[in-house]
Amino acid sequence: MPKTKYIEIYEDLKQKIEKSFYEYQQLLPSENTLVKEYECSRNTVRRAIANLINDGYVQTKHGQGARVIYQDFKQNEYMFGETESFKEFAQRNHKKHETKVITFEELTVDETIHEHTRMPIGVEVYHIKRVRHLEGSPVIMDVNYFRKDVAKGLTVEIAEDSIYEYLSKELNQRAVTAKRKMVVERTTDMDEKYLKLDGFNSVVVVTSHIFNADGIMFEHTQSRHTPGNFVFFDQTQRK
Amino acid sequence: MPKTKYIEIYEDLKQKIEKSFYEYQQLLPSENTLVKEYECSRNTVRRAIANLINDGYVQTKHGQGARVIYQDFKQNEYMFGETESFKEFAQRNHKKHETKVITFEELTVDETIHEHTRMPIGVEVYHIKRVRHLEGSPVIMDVNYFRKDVAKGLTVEIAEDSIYEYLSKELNQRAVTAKRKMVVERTTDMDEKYLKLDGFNSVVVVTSHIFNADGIMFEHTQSRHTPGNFVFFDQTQRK
DNA sequence: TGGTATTTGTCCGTATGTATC
DNA sequence: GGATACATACGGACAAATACC
Repeated sequence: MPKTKYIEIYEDLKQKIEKSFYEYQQLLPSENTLVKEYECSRNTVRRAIANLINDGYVQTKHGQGARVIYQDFKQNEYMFGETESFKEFAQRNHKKHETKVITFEELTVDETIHEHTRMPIGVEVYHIKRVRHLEGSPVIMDVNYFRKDVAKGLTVEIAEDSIYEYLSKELNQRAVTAKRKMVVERTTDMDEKYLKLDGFNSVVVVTSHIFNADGIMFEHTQSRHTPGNFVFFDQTQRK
Repeated sequence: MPKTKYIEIYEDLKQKIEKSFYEYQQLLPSENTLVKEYECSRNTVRRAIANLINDGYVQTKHGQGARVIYQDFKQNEYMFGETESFKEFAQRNHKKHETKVITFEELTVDETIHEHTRMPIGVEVYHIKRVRHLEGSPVIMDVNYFRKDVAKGLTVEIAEDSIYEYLSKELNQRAVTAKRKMVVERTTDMDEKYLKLDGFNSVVVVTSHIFNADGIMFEHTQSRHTPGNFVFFDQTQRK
């Protein structure tokens, strides 16, 4: 199953940068050179490079070229830069993980919940509270609202394993856009009760609004992280 | 000074979405319709839409169209989502602001500093520590390293006002790419001494690597924020 | 159910402008 | 000034997913 051309080129260049075939501060070959190398149009090369820019791998300058600005940041083993489920993260890092369900109930969105989640009033949702354990320590508390019409058939068992795995494998539902907001808040009694705070009197609160391919906001989640193992990366390009 | 066509279209569509001319959950007109409306090629329309996707304003689906997923999030007046200088931020929000310089020295990068900042050994830098005050409260401690060959002629006076203003106006230097990492750490004695922590025993530490148009990493900054007024937004699209 | 039109996604080629070397 | 290189814009062709009748 061949991917698209520009993705192939993008991944090839990306790998060559990661392996220092193209080194930090070096210019990539010119677009016209790459056109010959990959036997494609200039547009296609430019799409590939646009993706590298977006990833913070290169930076272009008019009339000069695309310069590598990627540095190997000893891929931090901790959470979390992108959209990755807790289970995936834990498995990728070979960490013991466990999820305990605190609350599992079905509700109808009322004025209060609407205010808080922006889900339309009257919609039926699953309301789930879970505590995530890593290497035996409770480090995250998740409070989810899932639209029942999109995330049909959730159960406590699924919530203990991986809701995302269920959604993608069973229901063919995927997160397409995730909007997130991060703040640091004082711990609550709930935090104190359920999380291993290691002396911190604050938690990192990540509020997410997640949209599926149909543009429906089917999930609202508040994740409360213990400060110790929370890492966030981002990169921005200004034009 | 006319901007480029696709930026004009992008900004026009963006504004129409913000003003609910195109409403939440509604489909934009088809690309071919927009081609007629803006009298341009389809590629140009597609570039404009690609930018809207990147901003989390719309989401496209093959064969269907571009659906508006923008919701007005009562633009939080607090810090910080994008690359904006402290002075700009304070002025935009009509807040009283002040910057006090704690340390201002010139150094040569040695092994230790290199390890910490990734700046090349032997390069001369300004090393600056500053405390930022908002409405009279000390809320951020910045520790900067600026390459002297790029940020020529810095002074304490400039550091008390705005280094970025100086760089852009006097030296015509701009931040093109910013890579950032965020963690939450225990407060240090320095934090306790200089910041108004309001009972928090943690600070948000943002480490930034900033590149200019020539691809040179000319600034390394560690910003230590009091938790109370720290907000961060982001959005990601998955394909 | 099935066929057709619509709409987005990919790719190509060409031309022109502008910044850099 | 000339050569090189990226940036913008146009146009056309076809594929693939969706919507409509």
